[in-house]
Amino acid sequence: MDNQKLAELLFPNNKWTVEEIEAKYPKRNLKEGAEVTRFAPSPTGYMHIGGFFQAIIDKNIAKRSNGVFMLRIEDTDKKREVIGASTIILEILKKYDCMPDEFEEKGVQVVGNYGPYFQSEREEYYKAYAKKLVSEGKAFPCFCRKTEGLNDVKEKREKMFALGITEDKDPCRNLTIEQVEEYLQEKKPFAIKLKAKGNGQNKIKVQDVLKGELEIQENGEDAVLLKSDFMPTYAFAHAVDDHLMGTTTVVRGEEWLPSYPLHIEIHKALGFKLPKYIHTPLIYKIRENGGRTKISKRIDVEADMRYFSKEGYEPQALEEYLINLANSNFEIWRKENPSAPLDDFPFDGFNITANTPVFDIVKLNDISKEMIAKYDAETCYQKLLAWAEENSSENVDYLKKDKDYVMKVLNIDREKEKPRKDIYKWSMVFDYFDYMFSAPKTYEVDESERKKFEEVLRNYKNYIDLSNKDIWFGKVKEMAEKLGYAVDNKEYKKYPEKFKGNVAKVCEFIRVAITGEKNSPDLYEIMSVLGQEKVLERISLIV
RNA sequence: GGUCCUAUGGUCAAGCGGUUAAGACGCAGCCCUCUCACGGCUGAAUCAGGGGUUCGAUUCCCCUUAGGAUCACCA
Repeated sequence: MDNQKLAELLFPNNKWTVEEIEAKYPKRNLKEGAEVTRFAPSPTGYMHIGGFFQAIIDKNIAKRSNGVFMLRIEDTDKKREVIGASTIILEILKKYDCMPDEFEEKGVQVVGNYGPYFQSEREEYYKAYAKKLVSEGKAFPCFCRKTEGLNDVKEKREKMFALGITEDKDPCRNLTIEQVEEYLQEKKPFAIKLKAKGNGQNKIKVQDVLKGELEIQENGEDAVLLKSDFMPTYAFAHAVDDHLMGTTTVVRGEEWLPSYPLHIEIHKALGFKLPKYIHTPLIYKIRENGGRTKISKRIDVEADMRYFSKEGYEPQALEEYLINLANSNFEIWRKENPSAPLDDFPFDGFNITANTPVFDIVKLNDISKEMIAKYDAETCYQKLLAWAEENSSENVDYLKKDKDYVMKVLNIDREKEKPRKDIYKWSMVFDYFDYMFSAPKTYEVDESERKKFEEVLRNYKNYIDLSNKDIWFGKVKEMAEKLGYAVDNKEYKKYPEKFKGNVAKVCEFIRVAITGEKNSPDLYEIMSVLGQEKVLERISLIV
């Protein structure tokens, strides 16, 4: 077989040769030790939290080594592509302080000299390298019916399971040049496949930064390189792009580990230097049956990054949570450096826990609470407003109109040495403080205490004094004593039968009248923000 | 089914041959206190099982078990 002739037959109109392309992408001129990383999502309409996890790692490895972090959009599957998806990805990266150094915004700008950063625009490159492989006898055309979609795949898989086959050598690798010419005449579609060298049995040693040396079976499959639409498969595009773009470290999910030997073989066939690989653990969720599977868009709202924006989580809280998952010494650092910028943390992308973590929203909430508790009222207001503008437009007018009042509400138990830590996302603010915006609809009061409740409130109308906290509480105590409630708690504990209750009980009644609930932030603060008039109004609703 | 990965409390995890086996979240109790929260203190809770190697294994090796990933002209 004349491979050179075959290559010409298959690719008569290639725009460039491999040599010409290589000349367009000179080696990057970077300092010793600088890492080039890339985040390479496919544009399927949303950003997966697992993908973002990788992006954080990419960014940090590049930044800490004075390297380059690229965004490459893997849009080679036209059927799955969602229009506008790459914009969403870019927006989220921006919002989460994870902007790449090199990227492309369709129709707006290209930043970086190693583009195009959309794979669909690199078609000529893949064709050139495919042609080269064919001309060297390392790849061949396949005219078989394509296996497409999961049903096709499952059928093929079943066969291979049953027979215990580990290699998959395609019959088309033995086609004569005459047959190829004939098929081409008939305009039969064809794919380009790798002529696999191994049988899928022999073990090879491979390196992974996190897992160390791995022994895996070599590739034994004549894998597709170029699909019949001449778009590359993931494996081929990965090799060509990362070679041309100068990627030094590939960060990807560990679901890629099984196909790693194929990627190695492709790199070898092409004569490319293998980059370093970091196969990151996937993020899991515990299922009802106690098992765990990777977090998925279909069943887990948290899989889609937009969930966190909608709920009003602080972007940095999520980022810190994820960083802690990768480098668990983060929270120790954070404790020692409570207000240091996140970028100061010496994140180590090469030393990530190899375990598979379970996503824990409770922990995220805690990080978020801690963060929000540090904000002053003005910051809270601005962030709440920004959240509302995007996700809760019905509240925007009110927030703008009554800024002073909202600020006061937000400042309850805030801006003090030990602020409350209850709010962890902006969407919960209106619910949390509902009693600050309207009178309670129900009252958390035991029926057996109804009479006492009403007695206290009737009397309290004459004792309200909000001039300051001490006076306020003094008046409450004064009334409590008069009504037969204990003011001295020790005394009350000693002789409970002598009293109707203690001051705490009296406060509880007042609290329920004002907020509807037995628990709330500081009662005096709430009352003074509400103002005497409204307080009286609320009590009057009951007695 | 083949191949591979992983295995420390409920969750995230430190540990890398000798430790009273860190820490965080969560949980329980106590203190503070007008409630809750905050804060402080205390507590319960972990090395999957079995073989080796070794004077000594949570740590190294093997097996078992469990969980997970993957096996497309999808990435």
